[in-house]
Amino acid sequence: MRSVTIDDVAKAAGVSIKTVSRVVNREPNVRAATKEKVEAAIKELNYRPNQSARGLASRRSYMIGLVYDNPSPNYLANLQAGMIEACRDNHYGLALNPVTYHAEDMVEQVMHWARQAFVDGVVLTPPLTDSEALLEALRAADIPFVIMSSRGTAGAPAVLIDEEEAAYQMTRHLIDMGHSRIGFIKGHPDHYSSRCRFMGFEKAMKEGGLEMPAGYIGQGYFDFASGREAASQLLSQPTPPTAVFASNDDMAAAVIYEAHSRKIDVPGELAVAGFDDTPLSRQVWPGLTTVRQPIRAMGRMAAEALMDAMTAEGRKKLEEAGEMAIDFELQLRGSTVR
Amino acid sequence: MRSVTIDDVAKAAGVSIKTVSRVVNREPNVRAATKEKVEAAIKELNYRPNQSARGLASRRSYMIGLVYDNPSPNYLANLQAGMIEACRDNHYGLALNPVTYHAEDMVEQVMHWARQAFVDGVVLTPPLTDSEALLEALRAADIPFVIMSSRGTAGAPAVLIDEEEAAYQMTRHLIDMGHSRIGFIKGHPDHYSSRCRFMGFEKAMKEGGLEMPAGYIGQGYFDFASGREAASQLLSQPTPPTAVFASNDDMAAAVIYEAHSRKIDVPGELAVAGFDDTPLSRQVWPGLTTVRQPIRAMGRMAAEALMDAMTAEGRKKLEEAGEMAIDFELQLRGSTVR
DNA sequence: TCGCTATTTGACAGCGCTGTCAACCACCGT
DNA sequence: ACGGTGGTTGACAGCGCTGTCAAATAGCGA
Repeated sequence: MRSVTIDDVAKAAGVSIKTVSRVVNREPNVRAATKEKVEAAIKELNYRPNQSARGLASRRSYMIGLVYDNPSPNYLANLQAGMIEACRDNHYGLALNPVTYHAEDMVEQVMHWARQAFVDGVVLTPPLTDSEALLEALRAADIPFVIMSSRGTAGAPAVLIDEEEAAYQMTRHLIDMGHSRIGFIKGHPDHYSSRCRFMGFEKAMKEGGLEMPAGYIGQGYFDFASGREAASQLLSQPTPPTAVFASNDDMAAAVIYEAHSRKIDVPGELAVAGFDDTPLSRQVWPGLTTVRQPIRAMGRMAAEALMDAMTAEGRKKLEEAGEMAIDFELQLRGSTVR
Repeated sequence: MRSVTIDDVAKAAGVSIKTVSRVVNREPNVRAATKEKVEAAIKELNYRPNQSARGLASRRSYMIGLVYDNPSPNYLANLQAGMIEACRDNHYGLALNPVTYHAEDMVEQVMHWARQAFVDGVVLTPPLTDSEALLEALRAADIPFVIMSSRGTAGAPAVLIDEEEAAYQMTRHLIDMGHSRIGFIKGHPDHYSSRCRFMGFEKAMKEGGLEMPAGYIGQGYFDFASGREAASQLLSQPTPPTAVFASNDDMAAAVIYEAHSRKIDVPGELAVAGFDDTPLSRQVWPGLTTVRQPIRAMGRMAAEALMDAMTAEGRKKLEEAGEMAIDFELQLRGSTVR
């Protein structure tokens, strides 16, 4: 019942434990044939290195951390899934740290956790990505990090999609569908994303020579309830918009909800567009036109970037890395297209 | 720049490292005076035990694990949140292990992960809770576990709500609303929950002397797509039901979706009920009548039960513990009540 | 063929901590 | 005063792995 150790693998492969260690850690200077032998033995025995032992010997924890503040369950689940995929490939573990962005001692909390969990790197989600104090503390503690955000903070490697461009394209889509009275529901002001998405909207509207009356611009907070309020405001205008672009799917679903309850036909009388392509966008009727963000792939990329940064050159590369952009995709569904 | 070790503390306190270890781990049989000296030194030097070293030497990780197979993001997020709350209180970490229930080597995978991550205990979510092989392997490996499930497996401590009773009450609610042609959409057959929910439905229907024609019973898999198919089947009956009780919210939302697309008024012509009280149930129109499960509290309870089991008596208590039931609550919304 | 360098491999000493076990001590009853 | 008893302390051997450095081997030109 004893678990498989590096010695077992070494014996099985007919090499020294050090060579096994090299293969596991992807160190250079291992002959291809040797590497294959070792990998076969690892697979055969289903060997998994003991993290505690690795951590002790190498003074690393082989853990990366994910710090977040109350994201949508869907975002969290996908991000985690992507990160775990990457972690598995690299024999790393994932440590979670939910925090409160607005807490007085948020930075302290995170740093304390990072020290105790000994994480080798950290992924930050919005809006934590916008806390300059936190980024500074991580830099000071020499803990590599990647932010999941459009924030163009210098020196902060970021995995992102071009949110402004996506919002621009979505707005273009609405304009192309013949709409000229287009409303917009902004996202949470703590999130830089909200600004990006609004800027993309603005750009397309200006380019199309369309007006953006104040009554057509609602303030939301990325949740359903605030979306309903904003939608209610927009739809109560003397001349209501014929299309509403909400900064995320929850709020867009809220627009549809409001429309239903007012017997307004979607998309006949009101087209609705969202952002994120959450499952919800497929579960409301009609299906929601939205922007697909490959969150899972982004999580994977962020985790990989961190783990690559464990070597000296990798570390340098991460520091120099700017934005790592992934493609988004417009998903056109029944809420804008009959 | 070297960090403070147990040796430093021992030297400062004028005792052996073993005594420091005793104090840190709250072991008995340390004289009060000695303990104070050591504690003073710990504070003075700001000593924090190295988790890797502790883990390696003690073959414990101060981590509990969560094993799951593709649950709904909402379930996962809430369960995690509850478990993390409990972990924080006890200076434990949470390790995640997504697996594939149907994978040939699922049990092996979990066991290797458990050994590698050294988790001190494991929480299992459905349908993994129903794998007798997995439970047996965990018992054999002497790893304490708690299942999140109605499964009445002897010897498996479970955190749960009385799902059969909940389904019974929900069906009663539909009957009380005057419905007699009530359809049901079953959940994924891999999940024991599905059976419980159906049994509750059946009980209420029999008690009310109502018929359950085969055409009114659809098979779903807990996801939206399968819910649509089942809904489509039910609504295509020559005499369709006037109410549908779906085994979870995603499928209930699918029923509403189908109703909308067929211009069937909800709840006027068709009442719909779900199960779980996910955010989705509040985000479709009309709001979904459903059963609220306090997942977060359940996660917290499961994690606490595991960490309590780290002591000898606690372990015994866990082994003897049967079901730990938490109250559910019917949430009546617009999909059944005008 | 030999000698040289570059690549590949292995022996071994810890990393910081806990478990084991033996030594030590104080205090009891006789 | 003595041995017995149980609480208290410390010496030491690993836990499974990586870093260091030396040894072995391969590759190549002359």
